[in-house]
Amino acid sequence: MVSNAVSQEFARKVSGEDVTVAEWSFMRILYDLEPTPPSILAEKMGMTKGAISKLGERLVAKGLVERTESDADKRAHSLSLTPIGRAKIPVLASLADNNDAEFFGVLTTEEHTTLDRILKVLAERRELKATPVD
Amino acid sequence: MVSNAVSQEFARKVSGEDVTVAEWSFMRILYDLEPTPPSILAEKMGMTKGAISKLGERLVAKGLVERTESDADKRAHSLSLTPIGRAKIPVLASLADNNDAEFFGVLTTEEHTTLDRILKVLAERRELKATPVD
DNA sequence: CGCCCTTTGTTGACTAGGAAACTACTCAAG
DNA sequence: CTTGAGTAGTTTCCTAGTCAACAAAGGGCG
Repeated sequence: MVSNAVSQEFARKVSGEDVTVAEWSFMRILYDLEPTPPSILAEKMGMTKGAISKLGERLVAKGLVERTESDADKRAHSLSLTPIGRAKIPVLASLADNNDAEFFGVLTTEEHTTLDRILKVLAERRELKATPVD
Repeated sequence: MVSNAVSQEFARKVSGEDVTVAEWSFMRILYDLEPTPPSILAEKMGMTKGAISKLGERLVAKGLVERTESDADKRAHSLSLTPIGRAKIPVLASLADNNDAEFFGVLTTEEHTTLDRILKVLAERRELKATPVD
């Protein structure tokens, strides 16, 4: 319930910037790891390569991401943010931060810290890796 | 990440019973609140009435849910579990319990309790109501 | 009563993602 | 070299949602 609510509220907020949560997640990964091939994105986002293929295409169409063919391997390419895409990162990041702040603001500092710690422990012990998409 | 992982793992488990997470959620609500009109289901599940209409139809087709037309209001009807549907509840519930136990088993009892408490506080203070569907 | 506004549920067009078949390419072994 | 196994992405078909238009029924009010 909590996770869905946070995510839905965030989706509502970013839709004002004409971006979906999956698109944000995609761009956020590129921001740290640019340029990167679709296969890595798929792994990091816990999505299939088919989905990434389409998602990437949508972002290229929006002019937020660009595609560079690989010289060494003619099957492959890599993806990076365009200047426009890159410029959107801080805006979207602040929406994400506000969303979290608003959502978890009803907790005391101590509760907030504890929640954070336990979830991190869980993720670590279960070796979770995928960035959420919805 | 944690929420997605729990949910995906549960989806995998219930798919062995030919049931989706949304269907389980639907049936679980009916189990407590039977018979009930689609509108209430939609609200409780945080889904649109359109989605509930289709989801209900699938469950009726599977013979897990049955539909009773209302006498008083000829637009309305209500939904309940069939005996077969009802019989599936304990099976699915134990899958859900096992899933949780397995997932949160890496936590100490104290961590588990604390996590539970904080999430409940969050849900309560934010007045969340929708049962998660994915 | 008759009219209009609201409410219940259904439907159709659309979207996003998964699964698996497919294309094009790479690379190592013979 | 050639060939065959494996790999990178794409595409097609399918499922399960949303959204908005809709039909049918209810209900208040003149």
